[in-house]
Amino acid sequence: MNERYEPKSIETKWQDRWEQAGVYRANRRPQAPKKYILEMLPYPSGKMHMGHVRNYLLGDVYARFFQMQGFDVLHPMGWDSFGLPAENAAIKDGVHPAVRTAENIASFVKEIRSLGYSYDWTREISTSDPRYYRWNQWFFLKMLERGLVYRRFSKVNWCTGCMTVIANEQVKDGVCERCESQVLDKEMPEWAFRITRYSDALLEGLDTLTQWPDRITSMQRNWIGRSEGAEAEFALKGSDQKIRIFTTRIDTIFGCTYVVLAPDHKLVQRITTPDRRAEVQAFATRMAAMGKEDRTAEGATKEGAFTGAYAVNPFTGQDVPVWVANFVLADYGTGAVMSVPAHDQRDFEFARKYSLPLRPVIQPEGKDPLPQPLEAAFTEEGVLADSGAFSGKRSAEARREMAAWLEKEGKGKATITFRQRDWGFSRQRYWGTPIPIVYCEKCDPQRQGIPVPEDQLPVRLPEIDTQAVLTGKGEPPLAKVASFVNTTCPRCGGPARRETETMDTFVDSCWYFARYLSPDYDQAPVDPAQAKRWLPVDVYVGGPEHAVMHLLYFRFWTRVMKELGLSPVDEPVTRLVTQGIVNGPDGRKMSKRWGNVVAPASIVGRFGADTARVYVLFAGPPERDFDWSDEQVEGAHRFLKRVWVLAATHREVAGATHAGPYEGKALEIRKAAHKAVKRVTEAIDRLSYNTAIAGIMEFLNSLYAAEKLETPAERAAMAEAIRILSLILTPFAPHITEEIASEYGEQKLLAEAEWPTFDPALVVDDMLPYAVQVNGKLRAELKVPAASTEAEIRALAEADERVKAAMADKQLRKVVFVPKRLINFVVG
RNA sequence: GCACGAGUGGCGGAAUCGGUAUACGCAGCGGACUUAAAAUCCGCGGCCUCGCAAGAGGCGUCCGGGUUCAAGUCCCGGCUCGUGCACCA
Repeated sequence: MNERYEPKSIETKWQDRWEQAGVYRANRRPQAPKKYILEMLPYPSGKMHMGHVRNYLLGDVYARFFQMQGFDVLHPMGWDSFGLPAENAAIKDGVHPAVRTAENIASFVKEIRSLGYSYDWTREISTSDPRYYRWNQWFFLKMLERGLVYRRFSKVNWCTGCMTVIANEQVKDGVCERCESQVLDKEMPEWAFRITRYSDALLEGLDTLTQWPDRITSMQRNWIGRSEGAEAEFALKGSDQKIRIFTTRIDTIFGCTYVVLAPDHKLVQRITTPDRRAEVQAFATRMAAMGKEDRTAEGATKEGAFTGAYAVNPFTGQDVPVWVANFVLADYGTGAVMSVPAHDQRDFEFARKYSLPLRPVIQPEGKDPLPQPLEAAFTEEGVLADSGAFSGKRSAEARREMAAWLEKEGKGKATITFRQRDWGFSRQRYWGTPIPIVYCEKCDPQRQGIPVPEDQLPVRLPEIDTQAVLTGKGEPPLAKVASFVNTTCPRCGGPARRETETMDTFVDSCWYFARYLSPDYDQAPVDPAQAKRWLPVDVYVGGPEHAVMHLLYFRFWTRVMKELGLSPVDEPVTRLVTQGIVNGPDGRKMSKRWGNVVAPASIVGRFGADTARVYVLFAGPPERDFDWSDEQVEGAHRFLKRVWVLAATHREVAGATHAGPYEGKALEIRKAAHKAVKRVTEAIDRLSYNTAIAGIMEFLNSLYAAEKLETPAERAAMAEAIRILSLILTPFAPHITEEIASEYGEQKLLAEAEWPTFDPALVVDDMLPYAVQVNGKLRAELKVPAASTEAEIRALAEADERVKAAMADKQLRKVVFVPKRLINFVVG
């Protein structure tokens, strides 16, 4: 056996052997229980970065661990290959996105393989493959039938960088989540998924996701934004129109002194009186020009205009003026609010600015009444005052009764409002799934869209003259491709035009986890029998940045799949692991801009894949960010060298056996090995890979301490220890351990070997350390035989000089004895 | 503002159920090997005070309280950092 550890000469060899033997294919143990381990599929940019490496490692260790524990493991990989970067690159250099994507996948695969991940490559999928995206179109048609897809003409988020509409979830602080360009409001038709039909279900489902990080479930809860309240109608004076308002504080309605509409509310034009028209018009135009972000930013001054109209409070019958104001949003609730300046801070500020009246109707319970005049709104709950028949009731009770009253009078009702909006998924780009719709002027003059029949799927992306079509300007690229656009109407057979928009690529990632189960199945997106076998995903690993995008969308989709008989479960993933970021050595995000990028290939080239793996996993717990450290990489490499040298040094013990008994040094070696098995198994189980590796390091250190082996028992113990070391290190550093095992005469691949079990008798010590405390302070340490009784330990402890000194001239009040841990004398 | 997460040596981190705080690694220091260096191996290692030393005592997990024989861990209040949502009625 070579004295030196040379990863280069061994790693590719074992990668090839694993692949040839097909050891990572699923369905190899159909009788065994299953584990489905998945990492978020990557967008195939040309180069892999450390974030990818870490992401896939977190899943890989688990997959390998379960594989060795005898589970039937599914661990697939594929490509989220539609999307803007390839299209933008094409606009720049004229290379067709399909060509670019194929190149990128090829180089990404090479890198991914060099790290020795345990993927079942027979299930590889690519979302830009027509065999994949035809099922996006199939889902579209099924969802259209169910009313889950619809076409709407509305205000959309237009990203000025991506030149396309994007979803609410993709807008962050008024800019595009992907390219950070400004996002503008634009009125245009679009296709949308009625995800809001599932808002309640998605919210309730969060309670069942006990193995998801709180951070993610809480973000989703926030995003869905369920809010219980009531709607109430204010009749417009001198008109049969009504203003419907939404409020969570109907108990304050007797304090309503005016009503406010969003500047773009439909009623504004109709109700504004002629004398107010010019001002209201100017205000609305100015607000429309400002853009949503500036107009609604907190801290923006509240401003508005009086419409000249008056509305009637359904409870008091009083007239109140109707205003428009910047802080009311057209697309939340009903786009109209009742203003209660005494009990809402925004209304308070607005009323002060425009000298509108205040009317306090809630008094704090059991405290002094509110001061007159108010200096700020009193927004807490309390007891109703000056509220007709409801006076004297508490807020919560009043809300119930007032909502019931509204319903009885036909003037409103209790309702629930969600912050979440439907998911607009039309994109004005080329490199995505074509929407399977045609427009026929004869059959469909309203341009509602006629679905392409299922048997005509897929609607393929056409071949194009890349430079002529992908210009990054104007209308959707597909509109320029006459051979694509011009088609026949599926209803009348006459001339028709195809929809030229494509689907958001988040559609692709909504159900890919199901496609892996039967990637070639052609009757449906997934073979229901396979879905039953493999779903849900047991462990899903990815970045937390998808909390309210992908991770919300695919939960929605899974519910739809269940209704379509394709999924046995409501929730796609049992356990979610969100990995932290790998920053550069300077603590900043790795970026070309800072010149702090560490390329995975350079680490694999210098130290080997096993070092890269051990370093990344040892650097910290999975969820936490860490800064890259070259010194720590060398530490990881040093550890593997020590493993290698130990194995090489003791090569002659290979195959050594001993019938027993084991004692002295031989027994110590065996105990260290079995304790390591216990510790590492438990650590991997709870995903604490860094402490698992620490456990292996300690075990290795103890084997170094054993030095020269003299007896047959010692040699046999070392042979066992080195085999155990190889097995428990395999999920982390699979190449070096295969090489060591083969040098030691192992016939099978370790990748298929059984995970070791420990002998319970070997993990207990005969001597136990005890802490001796006096009043909770450590005064002495004892090593006592494990079988010692409390009385024996107490006697030993009391005999200790330091303990005696600490207890001198004090009264013993109590003795606390914790088996295997400590004895505490309480004195006073 | 609301929600969630985090704060432990010089650094990354460990402490699984309230039971000896700082495992393991990095950097550092000392020793062995070497003509020398690197590499490797062995050892030391929170802070303060006293002591030549062995050792002894005190303090110590962001801060302030509390519960407990015992708190990094539980409770209350606060600070700082990070993330998400945000004039959401």
